[in-house]
Amino acid sequence: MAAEPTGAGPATFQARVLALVARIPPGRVMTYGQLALLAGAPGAARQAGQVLNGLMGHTELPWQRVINAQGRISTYKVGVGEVQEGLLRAEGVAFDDTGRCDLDTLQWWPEDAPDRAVPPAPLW
DNA sequence: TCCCTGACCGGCT
DNA sequence: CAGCCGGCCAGGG
Repeated sequence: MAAEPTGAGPATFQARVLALVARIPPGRVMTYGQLALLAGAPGAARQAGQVLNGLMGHTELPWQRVINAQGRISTYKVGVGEVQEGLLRAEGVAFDDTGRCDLDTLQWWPEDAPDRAVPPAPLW
C-alpha cells in the first residue's frame, strides 16, 4: 500500500474533506481554506471548493455549513446562495446586512485538530 | 501532453 | 473598504 499516515482517515484529499464536512455540527461553519488545511493540503482552498461543488443536491452532507474566509457564502450560481443562507439561518446562523456572519463565534474546529491555535469559539 | 478554469486565501496597494 | 495578484491542486477539453 501507499505510504499513507494511519489514523488520519480516508486517503484522498476529497474523501478527507467530505469526512470533515460530515462532522460540522448544526449552527456552526467551516471555511474552504480550513478544510484544505485540515485535509493536509494548506492553501488548496480552491480544491476544497471544487469538491463541494459536485455535492450540491447530491448528498446528505451539511454542505451548506462551508463558507469562505470572509464569513460569506461563495456560491456563484444564482439561487444556490439563497438556499444555503436559508438553511444556515434555520440552524441559527445570523447574517448581517452585508451578508456576512461572525466566524469568531460560528467557525467550528474538530476536537482532534492538529492546530491548537484556534479561536475560543464559545458555545452559543 | 499542454492549457485553462475554478463554491478560495492572504498580502499588498 | 475595495481591487489586483500570485499561489494551490485537480479535472476537463
